[in-house]
Amino acid sequence: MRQSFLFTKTRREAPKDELSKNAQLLIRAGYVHKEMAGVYAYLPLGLAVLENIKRIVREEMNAIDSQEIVMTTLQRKDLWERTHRWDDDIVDVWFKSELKAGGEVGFGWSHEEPIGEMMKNFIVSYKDLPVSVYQFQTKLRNELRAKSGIMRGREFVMKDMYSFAGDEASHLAYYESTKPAYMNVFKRLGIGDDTYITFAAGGAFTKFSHEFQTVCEAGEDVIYLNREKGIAINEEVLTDETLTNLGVTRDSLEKVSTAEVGNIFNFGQQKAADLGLAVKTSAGEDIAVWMGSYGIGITRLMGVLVEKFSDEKGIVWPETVAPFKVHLVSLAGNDEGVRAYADAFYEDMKKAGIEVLYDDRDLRAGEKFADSDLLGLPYRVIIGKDAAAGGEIEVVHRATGTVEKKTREAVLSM
RNA sequence: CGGGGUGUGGUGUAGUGGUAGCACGCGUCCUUUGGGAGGAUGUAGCCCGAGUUCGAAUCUCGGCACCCCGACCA
Repeated sequence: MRQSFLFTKTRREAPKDELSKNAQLLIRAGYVHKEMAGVYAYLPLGLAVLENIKRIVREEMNAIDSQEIVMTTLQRKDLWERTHRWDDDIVDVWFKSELKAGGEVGFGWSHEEPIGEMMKNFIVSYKDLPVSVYQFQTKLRNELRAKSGIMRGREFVMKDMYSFAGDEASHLAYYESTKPAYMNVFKRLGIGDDTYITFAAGGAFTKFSHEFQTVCEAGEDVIYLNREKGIAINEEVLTDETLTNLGVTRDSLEKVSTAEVGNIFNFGQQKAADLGLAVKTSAGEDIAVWMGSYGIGITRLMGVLVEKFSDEKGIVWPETVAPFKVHLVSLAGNDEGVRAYADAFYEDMKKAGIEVLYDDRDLRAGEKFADSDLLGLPYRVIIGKDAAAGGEIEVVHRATGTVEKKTREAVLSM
């Protein structure tokens, strides 16, 4: 894309109503627009990042045989009443509204109930199982306090997945298979080494749930970590009993701030029993199915990546999610020769299949470099007089600042 | 929801009762062109509503919005 075509602009200063690093940088660089507290619009560059994250998640979920769907934002009151979760005293994040024709609807903050209900149409026999479905959905939660930029909003994108199994063994096997799938996602996003599968409160159905916690100062959670054993415990379940069960001692644990980027819940048969989701066994009996629920915070991940991968100059995107791999910066000024060379090189890069943002704007070098640093694309390819005259081309790595000189052909084969 | 704080051009800010100023941005012109350049000129603002006062960005009351701490967080 030509940068002169991109409608967003960078800002020199961060807005005063944002203190979090992720929101400051994303707004300054034009990735997002703040609509109101905890509610952000995603602009072309931000959307590209989101889509890249989603693509990775999608590939990993497909790899464990889950099928993508999209549920609805408007939800039925009666479904949630059945599980006693319509009451504002029980679920305090509901956004609700009324139909003009009469009756109430809720705005989806989770989709467990509607999915369970919908799946009754398709899951009737043990032969229909196992099944896993997932979606990328905008969740609406009426949080008392939004905070940390895009990391805890009232409107955010989440990947939620639901598994249905006909027996405990296959249910647990699936549950376990999500752990490496999730870790693959986080590895591909560049946070694998800093993300720990963490024992957390499991609710009514199981002793523990598992959270995927990424070490991050801006995170809201605190976990206790034994790096050698790879054991992580959310402080909410840090008891002597837990320590004994897990075979670690209190003084072997390190306290760290983390952001919860994913979680997985084992519902056992309880959820399906509540929802009335049952199948016929081979013996002809009705049994409640085993269910699991698996979330990944897509927009939160984007915030975590900015928090972790940025410096005083701006964002430093991991290659896997950057909106473009290469920032082609032309320093043509009013030199038509340099401009023509850069234009042609841009076309060649596109033909070579390189995702490239071409800064063809008529600005001074300093401004272009500052913008380039802020935007945080992995590689900056600079076209100045020397390059246009046939010299080698300068390639700067955003993450390290290292400068390489490459031939035109070498750049095109990147 | 409890506590604390803040609302001034598009952005960041100065201005404690008396002509709203600065920087950046944006427009026009000239020079400049490898790390946010210089000059000339222009553009644009006191969150909303009441009240006090001769006079309110400034004081009072109410509202709205935003930030931070806590609480909350399938």
